[in-house]
Amino acid sequence: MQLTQPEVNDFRRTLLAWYGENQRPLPWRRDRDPYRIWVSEIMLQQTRVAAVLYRYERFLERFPSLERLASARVNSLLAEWSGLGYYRRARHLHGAARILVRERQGVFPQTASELARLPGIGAYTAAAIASMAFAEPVPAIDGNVERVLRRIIGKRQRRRDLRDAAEQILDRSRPGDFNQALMELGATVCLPSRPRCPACPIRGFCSTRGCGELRQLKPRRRKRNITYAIVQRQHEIILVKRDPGSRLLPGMWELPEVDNEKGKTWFSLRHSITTTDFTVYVVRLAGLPGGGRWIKMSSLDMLPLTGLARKILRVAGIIQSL
DNA sequence: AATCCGGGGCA
DNA sequence: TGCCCAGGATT
Repeated sequence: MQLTQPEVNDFRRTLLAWYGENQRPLPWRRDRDPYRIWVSEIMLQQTRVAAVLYRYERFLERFPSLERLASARVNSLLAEWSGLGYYRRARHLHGAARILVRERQGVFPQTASELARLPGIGAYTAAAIASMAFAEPVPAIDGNVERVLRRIIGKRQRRRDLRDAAEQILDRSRPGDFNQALMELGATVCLPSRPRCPACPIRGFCSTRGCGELRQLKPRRRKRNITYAIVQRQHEIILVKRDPGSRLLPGMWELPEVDNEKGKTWFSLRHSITTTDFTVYVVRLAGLPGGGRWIKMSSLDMLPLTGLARKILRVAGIIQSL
């Protein structure tokens, strides 16, 4: 994409004007507090805005500052993170908070290159925080922006070309707004499958206008059946802690898995994880042959439950929140 | 560059 | 049921 300087200026002005009119009022856009922006960016990694909206304010009430986050137990974070997925994000968030408090007196680095050294912060997130909180003129290229840039540039791009184009069009006086404008465009107009080109403010600069898409081959999804038992007495329920060394959901708590006996199902539900669609059956049992621990139901909110366990307990009416 | 990590909502 | 969706770490 070779634009003249007046064209670049026109592009920036047009996009920022559109963003000013059309941006969604998201809670992390309220101010430039690096802590609030950081938390939002980590939550938003591979996670839909709608899912984050439910959790964001509650998380900040529980951990209102970097210091409070750093002094919390990691299990508290995981419990609060339950259902959001990619639990390594919560562990990295905690680790980074401790590093910031211990080594930097709780002061955030103000450049993308320094931010990227913290756990859980890659190139995109570093640029997003640096531009939004500290106005550093660096392009933030996430999946949305990459798609938008590819469409604008047209055919025959490499990663290098994307970066060059992003550098060229970035508004250096308002990098945070500009980056968010590009992301907002990707999230609401320049959609992956059905781009709304007639509604696009910068269609005049776009060389493809949604054509020539190369859709990725999606991995086929597996199906699995699984059965969990709910075993209760008075104010307690049996839960199982996953192996802390397991690759999947290490150290998190779930319901005991049992063999499926036909006709015993209390209820069933569906649960999708990565490329597997689970059909989950839940049975009520009076006792359990295997292991597990009795957990007070009043303390369930404090425990790092897997998203599925939380979902089952909610459907069963044993917990209410989220 | 490929692979692993999770989850929910909607048509 | 199929499809879509604001990445980072590891190898």
